[in-house]
Amino acid sequence: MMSDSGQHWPESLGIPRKTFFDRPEWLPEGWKVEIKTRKGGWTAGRKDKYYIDPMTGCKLRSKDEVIRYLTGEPSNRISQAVKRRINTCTRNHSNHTSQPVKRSINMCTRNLLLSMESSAEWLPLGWITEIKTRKHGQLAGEKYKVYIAPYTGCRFYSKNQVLYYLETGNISRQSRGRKKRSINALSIDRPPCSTERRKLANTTARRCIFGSQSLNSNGTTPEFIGIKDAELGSSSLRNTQLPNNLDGDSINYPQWSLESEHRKLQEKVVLVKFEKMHLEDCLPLEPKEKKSSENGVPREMAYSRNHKLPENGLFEGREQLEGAIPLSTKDEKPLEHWISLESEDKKSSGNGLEKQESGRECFPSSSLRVKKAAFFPRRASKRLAALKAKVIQDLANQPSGTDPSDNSCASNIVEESHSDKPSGSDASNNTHCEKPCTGESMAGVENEKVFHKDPESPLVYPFGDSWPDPCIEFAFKTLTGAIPVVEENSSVENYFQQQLGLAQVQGTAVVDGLFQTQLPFQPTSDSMPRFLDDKIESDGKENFE
DNA sequence: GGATCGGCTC
DNA sequence: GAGCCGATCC
Repeated sequence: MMSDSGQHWPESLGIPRKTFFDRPEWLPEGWKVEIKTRKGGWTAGRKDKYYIDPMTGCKLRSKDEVIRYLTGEPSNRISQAVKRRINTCTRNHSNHTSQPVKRSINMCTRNLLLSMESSAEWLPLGWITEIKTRKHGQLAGEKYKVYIAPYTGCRFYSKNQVLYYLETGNISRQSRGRKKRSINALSIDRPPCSTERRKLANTTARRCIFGSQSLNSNGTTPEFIGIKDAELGSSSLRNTQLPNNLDGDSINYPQWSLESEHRKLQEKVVLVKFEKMHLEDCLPLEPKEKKSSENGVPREMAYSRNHKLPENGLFEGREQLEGAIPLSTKDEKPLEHWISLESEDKKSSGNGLEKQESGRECFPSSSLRVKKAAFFPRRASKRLAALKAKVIQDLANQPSGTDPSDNSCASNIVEESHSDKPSGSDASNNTHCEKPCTGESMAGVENEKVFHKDPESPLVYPFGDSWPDPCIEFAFKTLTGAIPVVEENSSVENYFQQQLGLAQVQGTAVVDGLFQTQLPFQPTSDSMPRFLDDKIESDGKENFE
């Protein structure tokens, strides 16, 4: 095909216009392609293609030569003749080219190389490459490539940065300085703020929920850069070049990003819910709550009470409400599994609580949270574990047979009967700190899911009857096995509806929409745990008294 | 140094 | 057949 632009080609070069053809895509603008037909010899009729630099008239015979010419790349492969030709052209090139033109040519060359490299075959599956165009500065117009890590959105601006990251798992100094804030890299620079922690939790949760990912043995999240096809379905994660975006930049999206659109929508619904749930996560304690600590109520209790939005277990339930994750009845991991994981956590981080600057004990630091949040049941049980540790400690410090009215023992822990060992009618008001509460005995409850308080009941719940939210109570007791996981939900639903009604009367914050869908656990009315019945009765009495 | 052709590789 | 490159001629 003849080039229309050929009419601007200088005839003074002595090359007939008709021999010029449209330049290929990879050829910098302004370059011409000449095709000559051989006239004689054994190869008469064959066509030779030449690439001509309009600046110098330099004629190069192949694409490789053009690139070498433009980049100045030395190569041992090329012959002396080619080197000589390129050098000659380069000299001419330099002699005839002003600095702005050279810059333009370099930019052109860079863009050429970028476009040639757009496939980025070296890039792991799932990564996104984005070719951006500088809009400002001396290099305006120059294209550059951004490599975006899957899940985290970490942005890298060179192949070396990506390779460094892939090899070491760390973000190079250069990347740190230039990358956009990405939720997974937060802990590198500084502890994440609360908002970022929420995002982090959301994201890691998403990964856990939708990616069926689990923790590595060392407690860290699986490396996202090594996404395998098998982990994300059968679709092949090839970087796919899509049409330019609004900015005129091109983006390589992995194919699965399109295929999982529906899943993303589903995620979004869940995330909105989860975001809402964590609005108060790790908020500073209110003064009155701090005061409660001074009054003998363990600080973490005050902290937990301060959490109006339930977290433990409830999120899992909400997730299930959304149908986003499998019911925990189908969960392959029993509660003991998570608790055992918690035990490992405590080994590495003391009692699981960390002093923050404010002095209040909160949950794991950012780096720890990053790891913990990656796995949902762990995150949910983290607080339980922390509570457990603290409560055990407090209880262990108490002598046997402490007066039930003694706040330092368990005033904040209102007795809750074990499901299979119902307590008396006054159970909700009495507290005991007998043998099960001693440090010696508590030290031996490694596998127990709940806290002892009642000599006859192995169960003591951190909130007693003063659960800040029925959801927490339900989740806690479900996780601890107090509520059997069964099929029907009517009883539990009724219970929650009653609780909800009570909470509204009492002005307790309630997460809306909680009962809009099916409950995660569905006990039959027959198997309704006794504590629920008792709870309904006692709470009903309390409420209407 | 540029033009042309031969021959190899894909 | 196209692309590339070495060799040779002018």
